[in-house]
Amino acid sequence: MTTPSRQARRYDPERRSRIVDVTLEIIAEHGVAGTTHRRIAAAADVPLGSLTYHFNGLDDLLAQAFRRHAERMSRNYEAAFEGVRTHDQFIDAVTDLIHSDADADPRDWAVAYELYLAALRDPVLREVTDSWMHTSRAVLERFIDPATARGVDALIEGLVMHKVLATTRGATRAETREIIARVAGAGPAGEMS
Amino acid sequence: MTTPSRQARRYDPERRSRIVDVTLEIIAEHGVAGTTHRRIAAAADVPLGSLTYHFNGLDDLLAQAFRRHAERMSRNYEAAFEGVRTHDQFIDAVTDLIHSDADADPRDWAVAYELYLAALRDPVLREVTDSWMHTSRAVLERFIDPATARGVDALIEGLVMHKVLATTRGATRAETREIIARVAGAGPAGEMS
Amino acid sequence: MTTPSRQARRYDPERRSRIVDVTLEIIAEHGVAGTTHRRIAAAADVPLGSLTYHFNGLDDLLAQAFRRHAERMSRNYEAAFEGVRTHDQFIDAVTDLIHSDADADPRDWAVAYELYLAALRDPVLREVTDSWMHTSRAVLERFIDPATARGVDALIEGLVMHKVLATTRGATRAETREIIARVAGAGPAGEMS
Amino acid sequence: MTTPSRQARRYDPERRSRIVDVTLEIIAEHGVAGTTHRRIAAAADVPLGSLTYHFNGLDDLLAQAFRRHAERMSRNYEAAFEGVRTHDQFIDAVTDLIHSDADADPRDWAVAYELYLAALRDPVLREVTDSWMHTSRAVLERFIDPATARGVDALIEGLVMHKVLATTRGATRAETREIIARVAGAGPAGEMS
DNA sequence: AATGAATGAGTATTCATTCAT
DNA sequence: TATGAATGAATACTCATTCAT
Repeated sequence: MTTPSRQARRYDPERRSRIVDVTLEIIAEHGVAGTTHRRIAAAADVPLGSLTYHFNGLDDLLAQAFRRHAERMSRNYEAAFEGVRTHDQFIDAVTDLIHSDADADPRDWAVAYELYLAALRDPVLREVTDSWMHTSRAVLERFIDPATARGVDALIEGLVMHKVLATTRGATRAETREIIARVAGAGPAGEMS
Repeated sequence: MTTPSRQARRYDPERRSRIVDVTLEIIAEHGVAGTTHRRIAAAADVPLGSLTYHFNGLDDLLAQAFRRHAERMSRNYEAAFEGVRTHDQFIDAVTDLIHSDADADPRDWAVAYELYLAALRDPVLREVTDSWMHTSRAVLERFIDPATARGVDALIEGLVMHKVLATTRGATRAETREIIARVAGAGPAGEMS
Repeated sequence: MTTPSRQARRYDPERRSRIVDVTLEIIAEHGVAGTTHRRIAAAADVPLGSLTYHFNGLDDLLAQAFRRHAERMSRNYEAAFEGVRTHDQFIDAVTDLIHSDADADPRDWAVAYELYLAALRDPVLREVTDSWMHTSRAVLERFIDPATARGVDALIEGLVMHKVLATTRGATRAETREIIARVAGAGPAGEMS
Repeated sequence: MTTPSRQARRYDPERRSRIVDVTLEIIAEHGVAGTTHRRIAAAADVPLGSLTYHFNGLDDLLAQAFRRHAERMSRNYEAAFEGVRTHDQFIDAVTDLIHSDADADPRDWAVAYELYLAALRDPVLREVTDSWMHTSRAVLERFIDPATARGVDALIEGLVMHKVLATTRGATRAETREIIARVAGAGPAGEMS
């Protein structure tokens, strides 16, 4: 006696959250500029009015989506360095970060660049990027000194950006590792905390 | 005693070129997403119809603007390394590139990031970024080996991006120089060609 | 004591349908080429955005309008032959169809010709004309054989077109009847089903 | 020493006439609604300003094109009945007119329908259609009485229109001939002038 | 609480025509 | 005489947001 695809949604406690996720997908596919209420509503299979009901306009929705994205990126970053003990392992972890071929990866980085650019003009998003940069820096500083961390962080950023943009074959894993190793330096003699 | 803003316009041979320049300014200020015919026309003090008369739509205009921007960036890049003879001078030149405080600089880099992002979704712009990356790489390879050049290029990209985005004080010139020096290596013993 | 033209509009369940009707009026008056969103919106006393909200662009709206028109024409056609029993009555019915002086009539035919022309270049509209022609043919075939029906159909088309276009006095009713009678033939001896 | 494709056109006495012909081609291909200065200029390989130099705006150009078209149609009509002596030959000639499969034919009729429709709203074009109808009527009246001529004329119009529009197989030549013969009647007993 | 119809400001683009050269 | 750069009004269409239901 139920009409599933119409009635069932009436109680949909995850809707808000799902909309945020769908928004990230739309940003990845169409960019911020191509992210519209209509597209999100269609992709989330949600009525148009639902978006302005749950969110304070598109900017709010974008901000929440970017915030969630930054949190995920941070968790990934943390995870990438989990279990790292030696300086060599650290170099490997950084190299993996760049050469990971997880499928979702280029999409994720594309969203990150969308965020960077949007943050240039929106102070609210600036908080998100600040927080994200703080996190990544903090993670790196568990292994290297702050100044070096800044360099490694920038290097990661630049290498990934070139990788995402590259039409031609990029650097090999070994080449990437060598460059990272140079910036990261010889590392402390013994074990790392 | 001329009538500048109305009559004189009828003969305006530089208009096409001026429109391209104005477009770059608009991109810098409002981003690609905020770059509209109307805004460009207003900023260039030109009627709306003039834009589609001279250009094949907004995409064409954007592409031409980005192309011009990339050419300018390339010339700047070249100029930055003019007269560089020693490895130390090379490191200094790279450091200058990042720490230059020319006023137009942050705007120029913002435009570059807009270009990168737009290129992710537009093959035409991809040619522009490809060509720009090829140039910068070639310049660096006059001083360091290709693999290292790739690293230095990425490092520049990442450092500048962080500098443009940073809300807090960034690295000092000395810190930046140190990082670059590590990636660039010790350099050849003697003079460079 | 209601505020008709501003507040009451917010609830307007017939709007979609009214827009289609208004579109037909605009086509009749200005032709397809002169049928613009603005004119339709003004005539229907509806905001511009309402048109693209309810219809998938102007083409969609035109197609729906033409479809409705064809359905009406079909019903008229059917009605014109209702109660026809003898071959003579049939001839009379056809003659009436052409010489009817209902006020809306020339407008209706003008719309039909607009449809024909538009169908020459648009396959979607082609379906509408196909269906309309099928209907009119089927009605005629209730009284005459298929080949003759084709002739009578064409004759009606041509006579009406000339009538609509004529600046000078056209044929008299009697003349028209005579011509139709010739094409339709003597007809069966007895009553018709 | 000549620069053919640029300089040679400087003296181009046929240009005016060529523009009119090209306009007819554009009408055939894109309809009156799609006939623009720009398209005509491009197709005629003529500068844009040349059109408003030679013609009093687009309406004037369209009118001249339609006038030329009507004249050609008239000449064709005349030619189709040249040498017709007997009533049977007359019927054949009419049938040929409809079933001719000259390649340019559907285009020509499409232009004719464009003209009809445009004439509904433009008195200037009305003169052109009037004159054309007068001519065709006059030609037919050389063989049949005026009332019959009106019928045959309308029948031709209707049959051709259906043929041009038809997506399905139309009538065979024999069927068409039979219908025409009925309208045209038995014809006079002896030879025709 | 939730929706979808409604709106008006804004978008890119086309185009007949004008006019300085 | 002939042109092509220039213009501004008009076009279709998109979209964030509002609001009656």
